[in-house]
Amino acid sequence: MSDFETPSASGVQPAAPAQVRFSDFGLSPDILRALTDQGYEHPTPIQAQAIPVVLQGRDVMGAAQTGTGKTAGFSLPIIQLLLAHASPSMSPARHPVRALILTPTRELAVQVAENVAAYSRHTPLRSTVVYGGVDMKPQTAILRNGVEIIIATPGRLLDHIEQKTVSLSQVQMFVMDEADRMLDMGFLPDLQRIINLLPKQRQNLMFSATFSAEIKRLANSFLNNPVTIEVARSNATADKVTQVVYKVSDENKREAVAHILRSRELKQVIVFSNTKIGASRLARGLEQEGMKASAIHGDKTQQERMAALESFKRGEIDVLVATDVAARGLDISDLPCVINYDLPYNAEDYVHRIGRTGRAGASGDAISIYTDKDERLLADIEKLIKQTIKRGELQGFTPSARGSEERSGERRPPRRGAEGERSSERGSSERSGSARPNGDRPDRGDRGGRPLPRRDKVDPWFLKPYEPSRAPSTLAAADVPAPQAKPKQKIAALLGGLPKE
DNA sequence: AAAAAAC
Repeated sequence: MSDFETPSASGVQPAAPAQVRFSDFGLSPDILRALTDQGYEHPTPIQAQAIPVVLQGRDVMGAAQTGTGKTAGFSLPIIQLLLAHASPSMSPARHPVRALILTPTRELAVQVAENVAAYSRHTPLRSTVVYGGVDMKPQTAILRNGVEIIIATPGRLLDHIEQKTVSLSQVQMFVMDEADRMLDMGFLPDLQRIINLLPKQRQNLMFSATFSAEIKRLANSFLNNPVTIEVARSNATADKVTQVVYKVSDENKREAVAHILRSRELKQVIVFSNTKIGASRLARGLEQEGMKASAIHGDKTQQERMAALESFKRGEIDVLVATDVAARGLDISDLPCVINYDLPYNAEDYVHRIGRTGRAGASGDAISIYTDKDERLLADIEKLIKQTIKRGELQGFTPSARGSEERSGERRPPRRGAEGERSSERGSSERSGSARPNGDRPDRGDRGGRPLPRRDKVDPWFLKPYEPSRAPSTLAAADVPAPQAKPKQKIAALLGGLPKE
């Protein structure tokens, strides 16, 4: 089924009984004109469901991936509601922030902002995007003039709040995009601080591609009697995407990818790597092979990230080597192929990655290489998508059944013996920092058979039952974020700041 | 285990 809004020649429209039109929703002529500008006439399924519900003022929990037209699904009715209802009379600002949209990555924020600007271009509403990694001053200048709609990543928004360049006290509509990504460790405290600064009287929309128990609890914690909207289960993408996996030996991974890229004469490809270093190295290696490649990941400057993305979109670069910063949300049209240089650790990320291809009703290829060590990851992925992925033969790269050790003489690992002196012994405690502030790391040489430290799951605020006896925090009332606190105290402060109802 | 996000 076609679930995309672009008038794509390759996507055959199913003979729907009565084709809904954007003009059926009672949207302002100024909005409809913007849609006509873009060539949009018919809403996608999620738009057809979401627009009327949001217009009614209901909270929404939406299950949808990007590429389903989700962004228009919430921005069109938001623009309509902001136009229809005058700004609160008590507001001191001429253009108070009345709608806030949060996204997990900077690039996604930019993309959503571009859409909102396009849909509202014939209206008097102002919007802007705010994210980290770039100079604050230009953002501050725009905020001072006033905007009704802000699209932001959480950290920089809080930064602006601290600088008092923005106030959330007049926000009437709040959107959490890609909420499952937002739930990742580190986003939670920022998220809760922001929510605590919003007026209690507001409309909430939350979108997520996947629905874990945690997501549902988050939804329960701040959505008010939400309408659930569900469109196109995630594995529906598999219909249009041809998937194949190639088994290769560890030391051949880069050559295998280069081989795939050359042999298939692919126009443009995103190659996913699990690590930032791996992405950079692979991009450099492919460049040395004469390909036009760039890497995009979180250790690059924001300028480099934007430059890589833009030159890829413009076609100046053929291969974009990315970490999962690019796995979600990015709408790069007509991408015919995605390659996994590493299988993702989370099976769900596989679905997001291959969702970058097969867009707009077109077909796509998802090619993955994997090694012996990845068998478990592959099994997890196949379990999630409920299908077996075709095993392909990659001429000259597929390791033989008796092992590939014969070919690499000097780099052969030491034989396993009684000493057990394997390199994997060390290093496991080096990176234990983030989740445990200063917890139980075994720093003595003698571990004495003690098991490796378990990374205890930190209890996120929304998993705790609400405690009405707790004294109300001044945080919720004042439009000022909590002062920087030690991690432990921060969680406690957040709990104290939970809304009363 | 890794990645993202504020300075």
